[in-house]
Amino acid sequence: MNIPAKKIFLIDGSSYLYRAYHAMPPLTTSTGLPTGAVKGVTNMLRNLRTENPDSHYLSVFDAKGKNFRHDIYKDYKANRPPMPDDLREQLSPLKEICNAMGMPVIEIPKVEADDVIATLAMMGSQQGIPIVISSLDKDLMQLVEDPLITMMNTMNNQIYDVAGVQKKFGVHPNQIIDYLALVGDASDNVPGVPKVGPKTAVKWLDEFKNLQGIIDHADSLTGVVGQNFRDSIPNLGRNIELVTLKKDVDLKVSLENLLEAKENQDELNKLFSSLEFKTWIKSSSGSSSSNSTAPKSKKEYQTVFTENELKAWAKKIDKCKAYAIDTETSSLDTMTADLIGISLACDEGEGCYIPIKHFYDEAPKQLPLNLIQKILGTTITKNQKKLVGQNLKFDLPILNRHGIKVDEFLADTMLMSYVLNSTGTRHGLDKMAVYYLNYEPMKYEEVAGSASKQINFAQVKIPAATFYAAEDADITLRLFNHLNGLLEDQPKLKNLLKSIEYPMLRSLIKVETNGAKIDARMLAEYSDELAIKIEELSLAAFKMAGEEFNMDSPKQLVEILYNKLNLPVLKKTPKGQPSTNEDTLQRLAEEFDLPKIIIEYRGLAKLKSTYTDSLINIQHPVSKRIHTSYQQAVTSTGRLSSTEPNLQNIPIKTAEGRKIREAFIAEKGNVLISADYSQIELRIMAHLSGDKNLTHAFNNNIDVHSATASEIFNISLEEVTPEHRRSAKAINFGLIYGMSAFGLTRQLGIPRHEAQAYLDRYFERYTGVRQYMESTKELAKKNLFVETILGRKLHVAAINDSNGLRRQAAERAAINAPLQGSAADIIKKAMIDVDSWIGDGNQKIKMIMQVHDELIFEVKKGFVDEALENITSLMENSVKLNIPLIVDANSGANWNEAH
DNA sequence: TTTATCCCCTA
DNA sequence: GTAGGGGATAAAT
Repeated sequence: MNIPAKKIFLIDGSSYLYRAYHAMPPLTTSTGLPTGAVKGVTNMLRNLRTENPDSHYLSVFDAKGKNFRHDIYKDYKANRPPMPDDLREQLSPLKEICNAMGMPVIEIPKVEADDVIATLAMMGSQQGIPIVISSLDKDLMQLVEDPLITMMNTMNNQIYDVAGVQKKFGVHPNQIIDYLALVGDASDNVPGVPKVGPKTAVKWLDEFKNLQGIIDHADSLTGVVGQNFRDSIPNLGRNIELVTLKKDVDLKVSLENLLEAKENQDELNKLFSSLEFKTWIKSSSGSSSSNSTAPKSKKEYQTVFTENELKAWAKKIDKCKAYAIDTETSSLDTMTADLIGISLACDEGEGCYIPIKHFYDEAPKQLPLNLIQKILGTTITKNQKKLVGQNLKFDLPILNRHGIKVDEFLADTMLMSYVLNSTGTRHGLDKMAVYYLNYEPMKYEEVAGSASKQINFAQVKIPAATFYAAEDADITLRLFNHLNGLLEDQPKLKNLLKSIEYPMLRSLIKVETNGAKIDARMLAEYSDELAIKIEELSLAAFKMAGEEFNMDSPKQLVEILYNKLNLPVLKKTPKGQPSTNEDTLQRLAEEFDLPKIIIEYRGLAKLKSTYTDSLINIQHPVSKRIHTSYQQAVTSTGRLSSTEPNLQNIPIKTAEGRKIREAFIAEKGNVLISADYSQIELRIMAHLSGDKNLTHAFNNNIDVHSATASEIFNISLEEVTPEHRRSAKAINFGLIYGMSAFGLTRQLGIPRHEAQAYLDRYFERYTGVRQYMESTKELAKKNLFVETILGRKLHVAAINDSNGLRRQAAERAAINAPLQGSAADIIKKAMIDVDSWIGDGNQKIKMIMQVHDELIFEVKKGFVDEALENITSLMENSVKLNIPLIVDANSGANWNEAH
């Protein structure tokens, strides 16, 4: 044998495709072909080859259908959902790319990719060729036993040799099979020994060397786990079979043959062109320079300990075009957190960390805050228009509280990513790094630990903190450059950032810092009252049930209602359990008493746990007010969401619930003002569709539900009864949600054909609305996104899904998104305008809450009339539509009174 | 201690 | 029928 010992990379194609599918956004070509996952994997492969140019590559894929493991164990991988359509469609393009890149695809029926990889690895190693397995699958670790075989996670360049496996799992690679047999593999649905996790497995393998050793000493194993192990012995043989890789798969082709594969640039260009990966297309005569998006691997991170070093960084900030900043703090509470350190990046691959307040034994001396304020603070304030950050809503108040004044900035990478595609949760720094830069940064948990073992950042050793923090700043800067490129030809989105999202961020800092005052004593009293009523209801329920049970447990409720008392099962949950939700209980309550009690109990228990108790708990220790956190990059439509606590779901529908609103009060000498948009989404529908009837109603200030009732029931406005109006209202709401006759049937409790007749009649009278809905769907199918009034793009990836249910859901979302999203744009614009009218440090009025179409203010009593007038006018004129926007504004001693 | 399920609050 | 957050239980870890 005389094969040159070039390394062979074995690529686990299926595993990376899945990984990329979940990490990437649902990109598609202009014709609607999904390409996100292909792009992610191809990008990774291109980088891998750039870093290891003189190597062979083979790509291995799972063949479809069952394999020999299913014969051993029928439930093998039984919990795997079927491959989503938009992923399946990407399989063959990826394989074509692999082949064209000279990374031949190997796919063998009845065996898994892992077995093929194992076979190839053994063939190579027997010929003395070093093998690198590129995969995320821990089963493959067993192969690392061979000194020529290593494994790597190409997403983060982590390499696993014998020592690497030992570090990660605590066992030698030759113990991996036994380890997996003990622990099991949830993703493959292979059950391990109950209660035996990594810790126990490592302990036993350490002590008894291998599985046989443990079996030999089974009697000496104590406790429940010991018994579990003895009970599981019969299954262990099967587990071993399942996790042991087959190393003698018949590949029908020789390794030599496979290694002859060469890249075919023409073919590759064709594929890239059809997939619209334009930047990767290379002219055949062109030089070897590729414009690969490979992340620069350079990482030079400096710790700043001296004044001169700090001055050098200040100079860099002065000179650069944009710089990224990140703060490390003692907590996540912007109002009290201590500044532990600051990291900066002015050029990609370079960064620094300025430790300020690290505190541990033998911690080195750090620059004092006043010096940092003087040197760095001045520089930052001077250069704030070049400042870039990730989620600056957190960093800015912290910096300001520590004497580093920033009120403007160049960009926030989280919001850049959000306006580019608001769907999915990938606007966190770590996820964006993987998705946009194909780079996995160090996680917070890796430096500070997790859960109960988490330490304060001040206790993190400065060298570790430097890498973590400087990397975050570096990545933020890289992301900024990358996202800037993506926004290049999207002027509407750039404008959205500049005129809405960035000013919104600044206003939100003020709203959150202002907070809302609550009457904690009143809530506590109410909580006690609720506790008594809840107790009474429980006792009554136990009596009817004939036993005590946990009324908060749907599972126990099923036992009592359906198994013990034999009530009829009217509905089941998606998972097949008989339903105990309010709807079902309400129907059962017509004939039985217990369901009625449960409904009442649930209502009060919900009030107590979710509202009274938790609001008291979350009151800020210093300000004694409630400071929610508004999430600006969460919803798919552009709305804000509110957490810790969620102030956007405070009860209003029932009298009991409204008592919670009474607890939102104003400081002495102040009142609350609540101003909300009337029918804003229907008005937007009128504006966008230009429908004559709808427009007429709004232009003439006619009650829109009555107008609709008059149209669909063909009666005059005077003849409309409350019942007519109720039906019309349901239709109008359904409209906004992309309704169907089925939904309307349920809402109104009328037969399907009757609901259908209403709908037919509606669309007969509101033809503009019908046309708008149709054209929105068509546009969505063509573009894969819809737009709001201010040009926000709302992606609807599933709009062409072959699954009818998923597709219809996407169609409804596509109809709803421009309405909900435009309403969100309008109120954001209004908040910015009102906030600018209020100005900084205004003691007469504070904006304190936003609830989608409502703004709440705390206002000095003498200023109420002026405030009402200005707020109403600013909100009504936030955006100019073809129909008027109407705002109802009121004041009161508490939120309930003001609303 | 984390994860999934069920239920329920809002616009 | 759209868009969210969150509490409690029970199971998995």
